[in-house]
Amino acid sequence: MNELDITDRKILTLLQRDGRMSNADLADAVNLSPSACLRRVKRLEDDGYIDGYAMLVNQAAVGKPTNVFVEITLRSLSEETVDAFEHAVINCPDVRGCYLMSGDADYLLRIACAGPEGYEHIHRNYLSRMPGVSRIRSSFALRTVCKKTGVKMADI
Amino acid sequence: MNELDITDRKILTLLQRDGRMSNADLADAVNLSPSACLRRVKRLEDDGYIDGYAMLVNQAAVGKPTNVFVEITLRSLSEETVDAFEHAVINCPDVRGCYLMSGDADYLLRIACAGPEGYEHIHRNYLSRMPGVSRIRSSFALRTVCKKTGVKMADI
DNA sequence: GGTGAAAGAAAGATAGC
DNA sequence: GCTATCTTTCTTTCACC
Repeated sequence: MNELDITDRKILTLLQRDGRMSNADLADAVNLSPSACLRRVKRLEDDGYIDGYAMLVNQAAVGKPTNVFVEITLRSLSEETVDAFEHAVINCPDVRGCYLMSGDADYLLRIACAGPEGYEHIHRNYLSRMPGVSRIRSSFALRTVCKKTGVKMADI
Repeated sequence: MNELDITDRKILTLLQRDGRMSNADLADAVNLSPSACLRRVKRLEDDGYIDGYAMLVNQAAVGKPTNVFVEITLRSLSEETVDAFEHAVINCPDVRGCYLMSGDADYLLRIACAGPEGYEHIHRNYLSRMPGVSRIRSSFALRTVCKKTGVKMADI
């Protein structure tokens, strides 16, 4: 992977903002011909800069307005404990992100749910049943101040 | 906003997975004519179910492989302190998410950066300069176990 | 909700710098 | 090596049933 030039970074910035903009408009915005622009996008895709394209659904509109951050500590960090736990996490439908952490807890999860009742359901049916868990600490988000799917490109 | 039927939920699920799939293919997948399918998508957009469409950039590929979760406590939660702080957060380019929290700390931020050195830069130039901050506690993610942009629809 | 026609966009081939 | 233009093909979008 070689460096991204300013045009590449502009393309990434614009498509992060609107993943459905037409190639013609994109080409216009970065001062390229449509074919040259499309070739750059394909190259960025092929070189692994792009994980995909997604519709962003409004969590609240589809009944999951509440975000809960859950710190989880395992009984051990042996390979099998970790594998079993992570497998369970990945298959939990309402886990929107999971990170192996430094610090007190081993994992941090973000869960989207239908209020405290919705969280109780997830806690009872998923979290408390996950293998190897020794401690669960939940913190509710009272409000989302900001949420960005895009990564800021340098110098843009 | 009335209920979403099974077809609406299928549409949302498919477009969350691939925000650029053609309307023709989408219509085919949900057994509708292209025009009927497009009408549904437009209705979902107009009714606020959809926040937008985005290209998902690979954080690591563009030089920001590291996620840091930052708990921030303010000196007070007066309206002006909160407003000034949140304004600063929203304008910090590497903050990928910020939530007002219950629990010990007032805010939880996720930051994407170029390793510990990158985080030090953000800490020095942004976080430590944010107004009203009394305490900052940073936890580094060692690995991303999973990350989902999509919301799970019921019964699909 | 479906059909069909017109407008528009994408993808590939070709030619020029 | 790169890019622009042209043409075919597919898709979107609209009016109408």
